[in-house]
Amino acid sequence: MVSNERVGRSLLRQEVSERIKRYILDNRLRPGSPLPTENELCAALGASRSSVREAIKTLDALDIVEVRHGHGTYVGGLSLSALVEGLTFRGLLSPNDDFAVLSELVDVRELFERGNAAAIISALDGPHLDTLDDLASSMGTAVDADRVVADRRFHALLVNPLGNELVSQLTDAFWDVFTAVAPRLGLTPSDQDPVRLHKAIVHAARAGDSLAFADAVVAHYAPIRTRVAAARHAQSIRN
Amino acid sequence: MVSNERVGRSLLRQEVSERIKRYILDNRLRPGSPLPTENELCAALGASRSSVREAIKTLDALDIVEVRHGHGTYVGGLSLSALVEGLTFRGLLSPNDDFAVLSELVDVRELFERGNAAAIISALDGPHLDTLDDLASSMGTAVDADRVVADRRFHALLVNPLGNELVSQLTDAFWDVFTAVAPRLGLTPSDQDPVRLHKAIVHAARAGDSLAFADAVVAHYAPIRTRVAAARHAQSIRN
DNA sequence: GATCGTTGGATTGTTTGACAATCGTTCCGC
DNA sequence: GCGGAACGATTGTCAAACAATCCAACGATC
Repeated sequence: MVSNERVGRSLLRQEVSERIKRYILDNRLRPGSPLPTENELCAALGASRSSVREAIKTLDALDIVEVRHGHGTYVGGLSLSALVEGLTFRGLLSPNDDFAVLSELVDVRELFERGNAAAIISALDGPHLDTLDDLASSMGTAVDADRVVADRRFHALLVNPLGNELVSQLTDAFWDVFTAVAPRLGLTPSDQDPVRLHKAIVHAARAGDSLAFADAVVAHYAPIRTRVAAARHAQSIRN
Repeated sequence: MVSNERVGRSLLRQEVSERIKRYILDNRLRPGSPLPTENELCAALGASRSSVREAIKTLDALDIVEVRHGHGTYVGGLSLSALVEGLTFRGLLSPNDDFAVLSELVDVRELFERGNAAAIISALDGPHLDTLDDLASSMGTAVDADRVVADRRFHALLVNPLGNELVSQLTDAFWDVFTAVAPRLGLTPSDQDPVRLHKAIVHAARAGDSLAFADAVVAHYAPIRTRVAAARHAQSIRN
């Protein structure tokens, strides 16, 4: 017990967590860079291994730190995995209305594509459009899991040319949350023709028509909206 | 050591974490509901207190669980605090480009308001508009912290009438991240006239002109964009 | 009777020490 | 040269004890 001035409102493991974060920042470490071992951190920060470990677990949950059993602790990928896990759980719990989160998710996902229509169109080039077309086509031929993968890639590639990594990661995250929550709430995938709905988006982009692009995006999410609303309504009657 | 069939890739504390989440879901607990004590969880899940505590710390970081010292453990608020902390840290670390995250944040914040222009306008009523006007005015008279508070409330109230809690919380979260990161990167607040820029948004909303609304939103973020770009450029020259 | 301080129990926070599980590497036998 | 075995380092788990905190019940005082 060296510096015992930790009075009042401060929990030790939170102090440790802050100091580990500061260590990463001060040393300009990068994702993947190794961190001191637990014992070294204990000695450096003057805390027991339990406290250090609990602090590390907190940072691990935020993907600020990544722990490999038997190997060491490293700077994490700084992904949005915490958002995905948190939102997924909220979607499964959902006070009052089980489908509110799903409905709101669709709104945001649509907004990301519709609201960036002009920028997306001007950033998409020929090869990119061809890839999108291929993905749309594959949603007709592929089966089950592959179809889902194609859908995910399609929407990821749609916003990627924006060059905004945050938008790209949020798009992925919201897609992950939706596909994780929907089936566990008994929501079956839309039976509308996915090929046509996705190709319409590509077609509008190729034509450089941002209004048509926005309309196509809205049309793409319309059947999903309908399905969520139907399940929502069925639930409200059931109760 | 009772059920020792935890072979292979599964870590005990992760199993514990999953079972706590399932416990909350199965019992349909709500934010604020009490959870079993640590010792009860140890007995119920057949794990030591260390493992249970580390699992709880993981859930605590995601705001799935909330721990009160000396009192107990409860279901958390399911907020986006993990997103805020994670993005803030990423913004402070920022491999390669310190201002990339900041720049992307502005894009997303603008998108939330610009892309929902029509829906926001049709959802805003008279009293709501008056409140927004008052907030805009107070940015001229208020000082320091109060001015910042008014700005936050303004943008929160702007998207609130959408009725989409996810959008509202993301707006708050991104605002929090920006204001946490910007000063620590040496970015001083814009010296443009905030009253005029915010009032223009309200004025367009009152007129029911969604195009003017979108333009006003863009104009509002323009000086911030400029400032971020300038800092970004200054950094690229420095290196 | 009301109010305030005290006491006690319950619960989480922290420490310490030990051993298990995992991962790389190094070394050895072949 | 190559494959397996042993080893060291590191994280994972367990156990027991004590500290810090919160709350409520109790009691003293006014």
